Amino acid sequence: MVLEEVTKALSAKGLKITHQRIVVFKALLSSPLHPTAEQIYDGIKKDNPAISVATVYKTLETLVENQLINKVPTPEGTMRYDARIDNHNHIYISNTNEIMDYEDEELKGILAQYLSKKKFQNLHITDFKLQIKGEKIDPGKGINII
Amino acid sequence: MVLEEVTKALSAKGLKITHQRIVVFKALLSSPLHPTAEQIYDGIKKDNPAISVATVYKTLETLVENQLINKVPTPEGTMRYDARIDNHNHIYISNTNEIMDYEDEELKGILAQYLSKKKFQNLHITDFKLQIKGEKIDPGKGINII
DNA sequence: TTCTAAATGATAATAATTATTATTTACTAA
DNA sequence: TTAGTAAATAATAATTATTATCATTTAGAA
Repeated sequence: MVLEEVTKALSAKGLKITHQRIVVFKALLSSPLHPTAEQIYDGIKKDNPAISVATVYKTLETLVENQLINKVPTPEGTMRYDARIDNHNHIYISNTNEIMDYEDEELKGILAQYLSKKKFQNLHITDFKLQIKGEKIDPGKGINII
Repeated sequence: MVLEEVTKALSAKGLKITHQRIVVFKALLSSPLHPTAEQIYDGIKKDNPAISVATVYKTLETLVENQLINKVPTPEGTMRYDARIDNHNHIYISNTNEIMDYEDEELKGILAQYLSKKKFQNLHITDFKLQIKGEKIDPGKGINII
């Protein structure tokens, strides 16, 4: 997703096209690492020293509310962000704090079928995800997963 | 789990049997609501005004480290605790902030079978849970789920 | 170009949690 | 049973992540 698509996505939601929103959104789009708000702030401030950390938080919240990005709670208690909004699962790697995307059509099918059979009285299911937790066996060897 | 079992569980882990640990552990065991540390503190302070909030946090952390309880991150970003340590899933109810246990043998079987087939290179899977998110359709009507 | 609601920057405030440290206590071993 | 000692606790300060406040700026409509 590049500039044109970002501006299109923002205006489709009735959001004003601001430099800050473009920069924050693009920074998240370019990172597969599920960064924190702080990490995004650190990443953009060299080229955009005037953007304040509060704006980064606020912008991310706005994008989440408009379903342009996702917010991911982690076992450490901090929030991280994900530019992907399609249905996918995460693997949280406890010895490196990485969050990896994990996508598998078979898994999606299995879960969807399972839940469609179940009856939940008085409850409307809005989302379901398999949260996988693991440890890298050899963190020194770099990312090499699945 | 009553007093005798609590003390047994603590000493089996080599932990000193203190009044504070017994009180905190029993408070969590008696709550199915996945309370926060603060809520546990509030619950015990009437009968135990001398126990400090820092001790509640520390005790819970100690119990988590010794795998006597579980720590559950929530979409609000706060941590909650769960006395159940057997494998089970959670339903997070976004309009009431409740966390419900959800247990289903069929689901366990499906997930275990799915994951046993998958190959994860360089990664050791330690845990997996289905995180279900939903909304109560009529929160006024009380808890009536599944 | 002007106008106005919305967005931003700077910073204060809050909430949740962790660290510090002096004091107390559970367990060990004599 | 009673010291002795490492571990645990209470009180509180500090930290971290996040949100609120509010004066100023700006995007987009008229």
